Amino acid sequence: MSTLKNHVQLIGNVGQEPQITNLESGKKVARLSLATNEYYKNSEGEKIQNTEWHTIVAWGKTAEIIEKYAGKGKEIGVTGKLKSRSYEDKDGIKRYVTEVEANEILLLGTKNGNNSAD
Amino acid sequence: MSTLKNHVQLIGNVGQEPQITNLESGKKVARLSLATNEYYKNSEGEKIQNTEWHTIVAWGKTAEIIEKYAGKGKEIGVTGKLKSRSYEDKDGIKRYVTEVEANEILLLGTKNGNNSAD
Amino acid sequence: MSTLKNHVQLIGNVGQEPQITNLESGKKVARLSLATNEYYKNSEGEKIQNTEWHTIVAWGKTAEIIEKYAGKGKEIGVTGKLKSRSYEDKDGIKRYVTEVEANEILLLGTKNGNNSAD
Amino acid sequence: MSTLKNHVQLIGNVGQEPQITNLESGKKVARLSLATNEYYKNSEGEKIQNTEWHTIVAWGKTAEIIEKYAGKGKEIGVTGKLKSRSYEDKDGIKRYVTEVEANEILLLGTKNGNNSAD
DNA sequence: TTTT
DNA sequence: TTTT
Repeated sequence: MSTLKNHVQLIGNVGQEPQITNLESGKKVARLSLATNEYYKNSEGEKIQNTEWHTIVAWGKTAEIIEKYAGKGKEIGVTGKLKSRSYEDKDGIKRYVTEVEANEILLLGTKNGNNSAD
Repeated sequence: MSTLKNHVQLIGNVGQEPQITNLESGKKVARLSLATNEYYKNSEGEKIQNTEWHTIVAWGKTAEIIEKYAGKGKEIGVTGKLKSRSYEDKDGIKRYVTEVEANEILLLGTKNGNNSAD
Repeated sequence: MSTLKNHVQLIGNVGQEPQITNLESGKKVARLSLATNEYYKNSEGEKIQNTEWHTIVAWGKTAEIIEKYAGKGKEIGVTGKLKSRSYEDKDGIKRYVTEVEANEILLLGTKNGNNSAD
Repeated sequence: MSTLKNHVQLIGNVGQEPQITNLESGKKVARLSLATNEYYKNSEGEKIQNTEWHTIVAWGKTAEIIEKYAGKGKEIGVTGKLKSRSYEDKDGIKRYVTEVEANEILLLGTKNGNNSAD
């Protein structure tokens, strides 16, 4: 999908170890939870943190970079697109989820510099 | 939320008339469904359309622009951020939704030019 | 260059006919001038237009789309990256220019819809 | 200027100490040089670095954050818009420059976390 | 549910 | 569930 039509960019921290699936085709899929944190002061001057959690899905080479480098707690940048899909949960209830399909991962805050997925 | 940390941009067509809610505070909320369309040719050379649907939420002045100008079928650009929230549906089932909270709307393809929300 | 590291997005109108160059290799280069327009009201309530002009350079397939569809006056979207280079002008003075190297063009406001470069 | 119409995003390293100017109004202006680095392997398999340099200009509160935190070598993210202007150099030659006017700075890779300009 |  |  065109970067102009459907484009997401996130910078945040990986919430837990990414879940890697090896497809029969040999391709990898990575799925991770990313927190983006916003800070602001409320009317009493207290520092408030507002965290948003995002589900990131990545395929192929980008998934491999996640597996190797994007462990729990790591600060990463992600670009990709929004995709929604539905599935039936274990109770047979139809669920809808919206995920960010990553086409690029950037490792931030690493001593040895950035490591981008392209 | 910072544009660097949590940023979404979409260009597409409004699926149906936006739903406008007037809050008691006098503020407006607009909620609309936006289609982003991707076209590609499959291995048989047929033109395939892949449509992704997004829920857009906007507040205040941006909601007013949507109410006035972003009717069904209109081509618009949106920037904003990803937000997820949960609610209980009418059957008491907990549901999660991910929406794009718009901070800017751009009206495209209008004779009298663009009309941005800022 | 990574979309996270160096990313430009513009929506505006083509200032004059794009200049197309056919390289010996058979590849095309397109060069065009794009206006981005901002409107605001000054303290007297007068509507002020502030126009910024950008030089866009595109190669190959993207250049072909520009040649065919992005004529003078057309409203287009562009994504790409910032690149600077120097050259000597006809008086032997070293000049520096900053251009946007496009990797995607989106035709907006056309009756027959959008035509993206990918 | 609208984020949809004129938007730049960069992630890179500060080339030298930012130059800070205190205007008579009390406002600050910061000007800095930012390197964005791309790495790729050439046909011989050698790792090649391609660096692009950008001039960033920031005003007010964003300039203050640069002064305090964005010293030489620091990894930062920047969003803003493209602006071009002309001036006469010391030899009376008219020069054109294109700069990124920052509206947000994000400090990356710091032990004490990110510090955004908004 | 849009648009081409 | 991260990070500061």
